[in-house]
Amino acid sequence: MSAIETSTNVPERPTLAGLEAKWSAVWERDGAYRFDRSAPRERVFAIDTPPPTVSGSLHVGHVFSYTHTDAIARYQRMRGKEVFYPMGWDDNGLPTERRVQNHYGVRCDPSVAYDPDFAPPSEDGAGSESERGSDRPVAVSRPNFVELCLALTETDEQAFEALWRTLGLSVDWSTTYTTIGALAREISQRSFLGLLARKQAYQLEAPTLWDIDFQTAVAQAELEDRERPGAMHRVRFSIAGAQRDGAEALIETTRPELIAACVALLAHPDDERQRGLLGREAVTPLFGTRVPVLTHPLVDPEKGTGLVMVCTFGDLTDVVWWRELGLGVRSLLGADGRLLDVPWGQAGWESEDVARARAQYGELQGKTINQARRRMVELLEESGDLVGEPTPVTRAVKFFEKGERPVEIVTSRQWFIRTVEHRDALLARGRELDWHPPYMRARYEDWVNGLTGDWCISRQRFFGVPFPVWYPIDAAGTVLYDRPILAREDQLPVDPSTDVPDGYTPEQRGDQNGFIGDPDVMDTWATSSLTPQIAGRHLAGSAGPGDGGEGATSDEALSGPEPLFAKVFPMDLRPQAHDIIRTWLFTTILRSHLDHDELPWRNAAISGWVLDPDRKKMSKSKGNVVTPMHLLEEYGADAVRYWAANGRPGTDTAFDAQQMKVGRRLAVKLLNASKFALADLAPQGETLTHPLDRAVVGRLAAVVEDATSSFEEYDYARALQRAEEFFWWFCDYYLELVKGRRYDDAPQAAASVSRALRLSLSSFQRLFAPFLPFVCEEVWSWWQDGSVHRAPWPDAGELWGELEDRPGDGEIDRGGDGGSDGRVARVREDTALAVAADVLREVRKAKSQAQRPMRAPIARVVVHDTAERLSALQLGEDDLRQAGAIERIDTAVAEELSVEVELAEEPPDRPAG
RNA sequence: GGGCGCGUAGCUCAGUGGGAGAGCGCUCGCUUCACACGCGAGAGGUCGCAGGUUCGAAACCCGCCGCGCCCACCA
Repeated sequence: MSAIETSTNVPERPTLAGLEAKWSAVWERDGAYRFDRSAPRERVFAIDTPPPTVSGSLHVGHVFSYTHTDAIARYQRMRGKEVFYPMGWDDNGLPTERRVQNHYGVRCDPSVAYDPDFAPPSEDGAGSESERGSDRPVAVSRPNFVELCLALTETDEQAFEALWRTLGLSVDWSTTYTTIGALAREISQRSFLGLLARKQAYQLEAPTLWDIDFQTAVAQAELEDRERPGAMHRVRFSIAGAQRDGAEALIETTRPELIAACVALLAHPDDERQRGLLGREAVTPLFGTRVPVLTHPLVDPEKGTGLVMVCTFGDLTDVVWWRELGLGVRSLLGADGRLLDVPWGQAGWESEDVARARAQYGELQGKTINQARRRMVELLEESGDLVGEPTPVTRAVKFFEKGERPVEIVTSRQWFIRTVEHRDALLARGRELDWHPPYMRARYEDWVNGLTGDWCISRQRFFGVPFPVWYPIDAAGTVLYDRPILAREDQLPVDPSTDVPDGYTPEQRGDQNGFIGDPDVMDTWATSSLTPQIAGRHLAGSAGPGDGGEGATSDEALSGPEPLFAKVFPMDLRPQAHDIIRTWLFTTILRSHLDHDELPWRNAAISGWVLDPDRKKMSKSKGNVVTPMHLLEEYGADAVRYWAANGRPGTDTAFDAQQMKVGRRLAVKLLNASKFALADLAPQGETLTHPLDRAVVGRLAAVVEDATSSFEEYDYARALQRAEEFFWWFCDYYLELVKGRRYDDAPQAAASVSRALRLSLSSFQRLFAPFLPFVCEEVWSWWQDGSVHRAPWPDAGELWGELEDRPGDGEIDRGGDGGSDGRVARVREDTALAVAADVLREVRKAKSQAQRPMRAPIARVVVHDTAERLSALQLGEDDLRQAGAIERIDTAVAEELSVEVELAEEPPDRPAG
């Protein structure tokens, strides 16, 4: 018949060994996953892949979640979608910066000029003999520093790509991007300038979250709580002019070192106990500074004494009170976390006893926060202003997630993007988005509802996207921050520490009547929040001549009639883990909302975490570190993917090597079942004539339907489980039942089996293709042309169609069906398959209990069952007889199934040996 | 303090109104002509606790307990 039947090429001994290398080479050669930009928009399925951080190594958690995305990508591709599946590398940010500093022995200094011939002092961090004497890192310009970062991250990126290819991610490797590359810098800077023009970005000198070790501003989204021991101190403030009534104020604080920065005491407006103090002035202990006693509804009268000290700034609540009550500023904390010198007696630092204030403060000045706190407690004890003993407390303290000491609040000039005023719109965007699983939306809403201020995007760091901004310097040498000079769009990307603004010469940098570049870089999320635009190459209308930096990609996007961006944006899917909903997911929605007034994608698939089998952190203490590459080598990519794909969307999953073995078994089973089904396959018939063949195809159609609807809901795990469950049943029962008939002399009987086997095998190979891409490609190649990953996803409708043609030769006893209702006949056929399988199991049980081999002959079985089921069994009796080696089958009507089995006489003992 | 999720066999987990399931592990058996990287069979559970709705609850409702996570103005 067709060419397919003669061209099967089944190996003698199928094996999983080497499939990864074999097929990834073929996929690369054939461009199997290359995105076809000529596809119409409706056919495109675009994925906003999470760019992994390249300054570490990939771990099992990455393998886990990226496999989920790949399964969806492969499914959509088989559904006929043109899948846009790029890969990004997140090399922008602090982790890389730190590594480069250590690796090359350099530090970045934006005031240093770019040196095109720069060579790093050290390749391995140790430095040469002569340089080792001085451990001072070499100061290099920002562009030079960025070059070193790029050089160092490149080898990581190659290793990452190799791992992803081994894992079988169907990424289009011609569309990779980096978050520090020229493309990302250009897009990031352009978006920033647009926000600035539309007043959605602004610069402000304001209290800012600050990490005293990194000495940079950080954002609310980068904070985390850590439990830390502390102590509650009850402190006495005197009241100005209280000689008459002896009034005093008692406050409780965990931060006595900030008393000099106190600007007010607050009570709740309804708190009767404090009524007498309202409108009067309290006087700080030791320093003698007068501060007003005011009210604010946020004060909790139940806490402490009901009276609270406001400092500039002890925590975020202080900022709220300070802002809402219009209080003054007394800043005493430096950028390095030490107490500053402050001008006692001058404006803002008034004191009733300047000399005493100066002396007391002198004990604290220059100390770190902890040192100052200890000394302050001693001073308060000495002066008698500490009431009672400090009480130990454990409280949650805010830390920068990468930091080692609590964040402080320091006043500084920073860039912000407006978020708070868009709160309602952002909540609406969250409802517009399809979340998988849906309950993950709650985390987004919690976050948006909890926003306390606009997004601070400037960082006092070096390895990031610079602000495309300079500032003029006036004749007096003052930097005019309120008159920024903006880069032209066609200049982008710019580095203001090296590039020169229009109208100036390089020599004017830093001079009077000259200019200076903005020294800061953007928060890494300020660029990562644009991954849809970066991956989609959302550049301006005309090509920027200066942009040659993004690898081998030529900017077809700019010249083509239809830019890539129009084809892929808004994207279809954002896959990511739940821990970065408040950062990556939130900021991407924000930027898309502000720049495009729409969602960046239609669906968000949120994955869980990988946990150790004992529910603890993945540990290296068990001797051998489990790296992803080791897993892939030991179990095979398909097996590792199988484990990953069993983790349901959003659910944390235990790391379980046992599951990988199970996955490997499934892959091996696919090899062997395919080999069996294809070996000596008889010509197939035009229709399925045998009832059991029809029944199995009917069940298959139901499974295909189930898997398809699961995938449509992004529930890849369910799709896999349904296909897998049925596949094992198919192998254990159906294949055994038809084993004899496929070699039957009656051509029609064999032709029907042959057709059913083709339909089933083809369906199984495609159903598993998103999960086990290597073995499925292998078995597909034995008898089909082209890649299984470009083959159409199985169609339940087609399979149902196979059951519509009724066999016309009377082979099937239609009984009372009247032939008019195919559904009744199908139910009976399905029952036949069910009963045949049930009886086969009973027969196996009897043989197993008699400790006889499965091929041991059965003299007779008596099947007790309902009349309906016994009638249906007739349709499959011949197959059952062969599969069970049964000589005679009798039946008896009963309420439920039971089977009597008479084994044939045991053959005479063979001679030993 | 608020919210989300979870609690089912030794382990990992499916199951959401009507027979308590799968895989692994364990026990026993079988060299069966696709597969010993295999095949067959078996043992094993008061479905966290308590109440309610219902003819019927592992599932739906209320409360409680435990675990995990998110958020919070944590003085």
